[in-house]
Amino acid sequence: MRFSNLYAPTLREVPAEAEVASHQLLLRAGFIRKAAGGIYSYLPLAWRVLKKIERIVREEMDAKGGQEIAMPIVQPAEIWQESGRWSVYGDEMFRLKDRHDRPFCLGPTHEELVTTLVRGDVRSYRQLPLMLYQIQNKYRDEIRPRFGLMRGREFIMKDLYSFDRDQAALDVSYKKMYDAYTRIFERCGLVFRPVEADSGAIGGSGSHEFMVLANSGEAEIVYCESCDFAANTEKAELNPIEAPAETALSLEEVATPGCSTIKAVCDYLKLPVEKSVKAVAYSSDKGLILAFVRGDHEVNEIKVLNISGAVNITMATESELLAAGTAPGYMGVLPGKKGVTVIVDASVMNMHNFVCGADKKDSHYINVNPGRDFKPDIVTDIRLIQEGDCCQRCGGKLAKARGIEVGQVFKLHTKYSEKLNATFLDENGKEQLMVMGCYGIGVSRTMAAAIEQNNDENGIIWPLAIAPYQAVVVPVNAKNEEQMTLAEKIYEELSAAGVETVLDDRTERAGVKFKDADLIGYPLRITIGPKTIEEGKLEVKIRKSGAVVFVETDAYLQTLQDILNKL
RNA sequence: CGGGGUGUAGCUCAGUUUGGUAGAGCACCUGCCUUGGGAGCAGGGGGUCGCAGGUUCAAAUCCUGUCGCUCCGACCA
Repeated sequence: MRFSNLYAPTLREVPAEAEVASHQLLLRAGFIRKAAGGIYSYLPLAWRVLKKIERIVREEMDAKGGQEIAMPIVQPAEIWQESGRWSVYGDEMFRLKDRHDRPFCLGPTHEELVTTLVRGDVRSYRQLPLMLYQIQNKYRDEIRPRFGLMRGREFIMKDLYSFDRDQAALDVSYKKMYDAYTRIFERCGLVFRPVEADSGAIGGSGSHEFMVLANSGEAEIVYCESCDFAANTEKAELNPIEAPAETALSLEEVATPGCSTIKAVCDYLKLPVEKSVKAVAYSSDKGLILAFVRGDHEVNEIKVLNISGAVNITMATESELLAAGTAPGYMGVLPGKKGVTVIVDASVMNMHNFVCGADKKDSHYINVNPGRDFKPDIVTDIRLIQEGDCCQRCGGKLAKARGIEVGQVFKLHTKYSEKLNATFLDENGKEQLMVMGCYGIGVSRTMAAAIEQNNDENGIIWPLAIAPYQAVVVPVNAKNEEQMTLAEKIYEELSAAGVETVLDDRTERAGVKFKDADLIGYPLRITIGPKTIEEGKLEVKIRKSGAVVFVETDAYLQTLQDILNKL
């Protein structure tokens, strides 16, 4: 491709709307343009990158027995009503109606569609296992689209669905996909980590997220420095903290005027924060929920949501708390409240003689002891993991990192096959529910994540496997016939040898072309100027390391191939 | 949804306080010159100042409404 023909409008200045590196660079380097909030056009360079990622994905999916299909983006409401998600999905679903006023949506995901597809055609255990996938645009009307391609409302996703005869077979399919995902992100040249994850709104149990490590990532993960444990902080399970035995003192109510925060109470009573218990109140479709953790701990809302069995939880309002017989800022764990589910973190049950609210303003209890003074409805792990916590698997030190979620694998079990009645007959002629899994990769997000992880002040540094082109040939002066002739020759030969190359034939000054080459991020830049011609050498600059090597013009092809192979 | 910011040329922005003929830099077109890290000179094209009302002799500027974009928040009482 000749740059003079390439539709890659680069920008000198950073567009005001872009905040993160990938968004800024995709705009500046002429990869994408915005059509509306969270909705973008992909220009030729971006499209080439996406096609390369897709190709890697296809190869790995096919290698595991996946079969590519294409399901419609426009989906009828009925199947969503059948699964019960038409109402649950909420405002995030793009909804539309046809001319007869029949409701449809733009697919945010395809569990319903694929399940209804398969239930019509698969009747026998002989037809299982089955793995179907597609790569297409998905639509989610995000509350707040941001960071360019990182959180868009329209994005490219690979979604595969597995259908198995039983749990053991699902485990096999799940493992295949887990391995395929690992290979895919490795091949894309990304530094990533699979982590244990919450299965969220899609439902089911058993899930891993594939996180590309980058400081700009929206997700927080913890990983063990000693073993291979890693988890999303939303998910990370924790062992209860033990506390040394103490003699139980007698329960006492004390006045704590104006002490509506844990810090205020502990300062006022001159107690360490570890001797206090605080509450977070949620209102839900299952009523009011009070979640108690040690004063210096934090509540993991996701865990509370999962344990409560509620569909949705939000922070409770002051009036709800007053109506239930407690007081904001002074909520306590002792009985006496109406219509409230009390969930207590397991670590709290090991504490002795602690302080907590007395369910009325300006008052706390001291010397509270579990068992003697209260009995919670639920005791379990609801803490949010924090730095300094120990690995629950090996006891090692945990560290935190930020990541971009580029893929997630789920075991759905029979959640959808049950709702949508997808069954088959086993060897005994007995009807069984299909056991499902689903596996997604954000293809467009993977492109953005690759940039987040690979850039410098000059631009993008593409990993070779997903670079839009592998090399650019830059004649310093395109009006110099000798330089142009050699540049054309190198360009032709490289292209013939299968090296995807751009010839920057613009009559721009060298500086402009160098800046654009860095910005666009070709792994290799081959410069042809008066000095190199005189010496009979090519100047090859490696984008990633910045290293410059001179290669004899006579036999340069093999050397370039070697350099590329080592990248 | 709540709170901030912002909307003027393709991009980055000034001009708005104090109403009086639409601006700069970059980009683009023509010519000259230049060619190893975003050169220089000369000439030129391009904007119903987000949109709709209103006030005024006169509105980018003041008032009302509306739409878009963007950031923070929607979590620990």
